[in-house]
Amino acid sequence: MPTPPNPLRRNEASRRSILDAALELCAEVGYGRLTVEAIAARAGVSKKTIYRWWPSKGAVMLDAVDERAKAVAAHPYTGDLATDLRNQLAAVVALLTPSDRSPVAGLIAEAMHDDELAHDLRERLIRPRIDSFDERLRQAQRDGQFPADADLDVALGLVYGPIYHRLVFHLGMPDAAQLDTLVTHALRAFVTKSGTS
Amino acid sequence: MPTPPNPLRRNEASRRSILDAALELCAEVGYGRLTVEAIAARAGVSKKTIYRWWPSKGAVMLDAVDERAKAVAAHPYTGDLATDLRNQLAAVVALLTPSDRSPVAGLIAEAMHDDELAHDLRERLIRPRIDSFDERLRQAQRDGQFPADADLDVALGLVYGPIYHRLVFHLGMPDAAQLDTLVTHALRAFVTKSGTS
Amino acid sequence: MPTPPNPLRRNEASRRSILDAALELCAEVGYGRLTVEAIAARAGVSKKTIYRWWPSKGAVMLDAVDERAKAVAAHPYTGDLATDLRNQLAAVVALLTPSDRSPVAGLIAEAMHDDELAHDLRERLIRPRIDSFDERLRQAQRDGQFPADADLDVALGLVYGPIYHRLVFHLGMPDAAQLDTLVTHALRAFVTKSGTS
Amino acid sequence: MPTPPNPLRRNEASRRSILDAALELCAEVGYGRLTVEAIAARAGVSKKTIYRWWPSKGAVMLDAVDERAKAVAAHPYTGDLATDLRNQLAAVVALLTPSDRSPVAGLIAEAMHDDELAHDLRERLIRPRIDSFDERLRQAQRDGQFPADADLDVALGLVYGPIYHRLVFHLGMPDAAQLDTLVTHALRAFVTKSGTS
DNA sequence: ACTTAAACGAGACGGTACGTCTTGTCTTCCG
DNA sequence: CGGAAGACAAGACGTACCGTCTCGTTTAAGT
Repeated sequence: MPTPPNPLRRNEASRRSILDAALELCAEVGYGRLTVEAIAARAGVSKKTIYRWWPSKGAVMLDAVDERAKAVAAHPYTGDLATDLRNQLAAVVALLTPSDRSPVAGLIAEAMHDDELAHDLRERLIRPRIDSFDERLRQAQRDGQFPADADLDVALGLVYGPIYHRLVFHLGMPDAAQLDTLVTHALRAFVTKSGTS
Repeated sequence: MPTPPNPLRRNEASRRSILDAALELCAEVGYGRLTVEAIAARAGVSKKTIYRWWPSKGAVMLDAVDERAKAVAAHPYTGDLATDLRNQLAAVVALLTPSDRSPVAGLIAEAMHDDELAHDLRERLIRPRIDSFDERLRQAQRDGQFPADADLDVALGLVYGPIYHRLVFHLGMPDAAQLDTLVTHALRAFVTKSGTS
Repeated sequence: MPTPPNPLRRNEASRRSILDAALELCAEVGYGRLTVEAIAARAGVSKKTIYRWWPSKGAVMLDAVDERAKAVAAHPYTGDLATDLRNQLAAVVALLTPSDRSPVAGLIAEAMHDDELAHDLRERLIRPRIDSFDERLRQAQRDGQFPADADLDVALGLVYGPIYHRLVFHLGMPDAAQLDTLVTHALRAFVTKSGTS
Repeated sequence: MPTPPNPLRRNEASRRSILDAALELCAEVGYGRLTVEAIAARAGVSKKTIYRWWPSKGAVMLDAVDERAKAVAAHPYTGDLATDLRNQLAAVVALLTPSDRSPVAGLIAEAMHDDELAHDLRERLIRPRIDSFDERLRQAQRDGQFPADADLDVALGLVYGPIYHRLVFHLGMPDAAQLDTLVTHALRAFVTKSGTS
């Protein structure tokens, strides 16, 4: 991503301790009070080293979060559309909980006035989840469980939108039952008069 | 809300020029680059005067935006539920456009790591719009156009959620046609097998 | 002194509580940390009332100190020049002790970059003491105990100068024995070869 | 003296421009109206850099004045005690002229309510002059020109005291003739009945 | 006693400077 | 020669006082 200097010479130990320090500090003081100075101090690294490889604290956090998120196992395929979507949604909700202290929530807030960060955040952290979502829905279309002519972007907004709505106004993340209700309603928005297809 | 000191002696001219300066500067440099220092300078006011009446730049902007938002006329009642909801939604979308430079988008981002601001933002700017939404839906329930047992919070999430989803990821605000699609789908989520009621 | 407004309507109670508050606060926090705000608050008086009657905190303190100083009894005439000078000097030393917290030391410091205050300080607080000194020396000249052609300004400098020298460099005020030595030496500076003239 | 951080990494160019700016500004507006803010601006330096190396504007001025004072050549030894003392005294008087605008006079005033500054001022600026004075007097004692049992502190007070007395009350610094009179009288205070020794 | 002009308390106001903080760049020294 | 250590310029932060300026409310002089 940023990495202008020769990535071959990069010191992996520094990179690790920076990402770890960033996550630790974010958990301790929250994304808003996090500073590059503090990350450097905690990581035992000079600020220069951070700025050499990342353009901002947001970029650091994005790398840190991305790495953790990748480590999480893929969602199983159960065959039931609502169940699978709910599982995907639950994973996103977990990323955003607790909404204060969550690095991802902090990144989202920062991305709102940082176009570049917004782009990176979308492409690296969000895109894979959107892709999973789209893929599962397309499978459902092939299986005749979902209207073939449905607009997947609209579906995405209906399923994930309420999560961000709640996040933005500190309304708390939904529990399992609420996720169920949410997915059920969202899918029903695509029901046709004559059945599910 | 904020106003700790004696509000009777407050200088209305100062208050006005502060709110105006805040909105002007936000439009010029964006919420993120806005500073209390600059607001004071532009308004011809001492910083102390700002801090006397507001705890942060967010609180200032909230007052400024709130005042403007109040000045906007109420939405007409057309009798058609989808049309009325779409009009309400369009008004909210207008508040968030353009998403950079929009004071409201800036407030939302800041509220994500400022509990007090989040509370004020919700209660003063968002609550009236939720109330309108709920009221219109209850009217629809009385008219038999909407299921009497529907959960209005879920409905709120389905209608407004997608807007915040788009806002958060810099996806651009929906145009009229997209709003139409959105409201149509959201309402259809509450259709029962045997009709609309 | 300052008093531009009608002195007849002046509120004596306010004046008293301002001067008292000034002395109290000076004793508590020292002249340097003393503020007009604090004096007004302590005295239960508005800042305007202070600025109506005095041009600066220095002027207030000068009034306060002057009033106290006037209340002190005059020095007795013993007939012995050295003894009388030492008594006068001891009174001045008392005014300057302790050198921090002493309002007079604070006034002296402030007077060093405030010409008007320096003038008032000299005329009201210092002049009477110089006059006593001069008067006593002239009496000694008439009595033949001091050379008739001696320059009294030089004598003043020799007697009082060392006090200010010590004050300025935080060297502590002299005790009785040191005062004695001081006066003895200073007077001896005017001894002629052939005796005391 | 002050210098808490690692002095090895200190930027000499910054140090120089700060001290120069301080002296310039003091000459222009006077010590009382001098601000750290203005020094930083004039020196093209951030305020942080000043506060990193000095605790107050007084400490900055002391360094600036000290450096200049060191550059002045030592006083010649003429063999005549009165002449040598008068020369030393004249150098001090020059430091304090003009009494407004003089950085040293400002430092003295500030030192009166700042113990730490008073200490540094005494040790760095005053002490060398006291040492010269004492040394010259001890030489005179060895030469039999000054009583062997005289108290040098008392002598110091008699010679230098009148200078501070005049400084404090805005009486103007003495000219050459007055310095002569002053030293003559001060030395005569140590004359014994039977001669100069 | 009645009026009326002032002095008063309270405290908001425009300013100025404070001393601290963080950012992102630049420099120095050590291994 | 790379990196930690950290100094640096820039500039906003939120606070403290300054001295000025309304506000109503006493309060005491001169009717």
